[in-house]
This record gives sequence, C-alpha cells and structure tokens, in this order.
Amino acid sequence: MTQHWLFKTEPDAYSIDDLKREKRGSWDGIRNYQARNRLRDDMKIGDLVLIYHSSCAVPAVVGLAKVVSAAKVDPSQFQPSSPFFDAKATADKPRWVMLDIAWQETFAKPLTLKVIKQDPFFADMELVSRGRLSIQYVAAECFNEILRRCR
DNA sequence: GCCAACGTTGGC
DNA sequence: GCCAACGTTGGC
Repeated sequence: MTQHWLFKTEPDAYSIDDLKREKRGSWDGIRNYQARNRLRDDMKIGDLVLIYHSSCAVPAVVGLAKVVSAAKVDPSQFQPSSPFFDAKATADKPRWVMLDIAWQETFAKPLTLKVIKQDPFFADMELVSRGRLSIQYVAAECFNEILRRCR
C-alpha cells in the first residue's frame, strides 16, 4: 500500500526548484533516529512525498515527489568535510541512511503552515503537533486534501 | 535574533 | 537508567 509522507527542507540549502532541475536526488543528511528509522523501515518505492519548505519567509508545502529507491547508506556520514559527518559511524556499522526521490510536481498554490495550523482539518498532522521532525507521516485524507488545495 | 520544544550526551 | 546540561530545529 502506498503511504504518504512529508519531507522538510530549507529552501536556501535545497528547494523544490533544485529537485525539479535535477529531476531526482538523494535525500541525505538525515541525522535524527526516528526520521532514519522511517526512511529505513517504513518507506517503500512508489510512496508519495510532500515537499515542505522550512526556516524561510513563508513555510509551506510546495510540491510533490515520489520515492524511487530503497534506503541505502548515506556516504556523507564518512566524509570529514561534510556538515553531516559522524565520527562514530563506520563502514562496518553505518548509522545513517538516505533514499532517492524524484520530482513530480511543483504546486501552483503552496499551502502555508499558517493555513494548515488554522484549519482544524489538519490538527492531527505531525506538522502541527511535532513541528521539529523532518520526516513525517501524512494521513491519506490530509494528503488528498492538501493536493486538492494546492493544485 | 529570540526562545520554546525536544532530542542527545554523559556523569553518576 | 536517571536526569541535568547542552545542542539543534524552526516558527516568529
């Protein structure tokens, strides 16, 4: 069964426009265990992913992507020059994973966090209740309603 | 830039 | 294994 997700990204670092230009990209740099476990254990090829811009002027859901690979070792954990370097990760025991997503769509009408927070329909979203988690589940009904409003 | 929320670390 | 200290996230 296809599941629905929301990935946060800071547009200054990597935006929906960057993903569109590259067509697909590896979602690396996740350094939170719960987010990692979801990437590794719960996500399946074909799952749909809302892309959300955080830490910017207008935080909002801005586009749609699709999971196109299984989880795999995130090489940035081994690179001392990377901001995502983890000295405790080894080739034998890697800690962090990434997966690939492909751009699907950039929304005509991004749905802002402000609107999401104001609407009781979205009250149970992790975006509202667990703001800091970077890989979030999205219930099918919320996902469909977001798509409907953004297009 | 502030600060609340919350995840991680490490001493005990 | 508890919990205080500390670091990070991210909205405002």
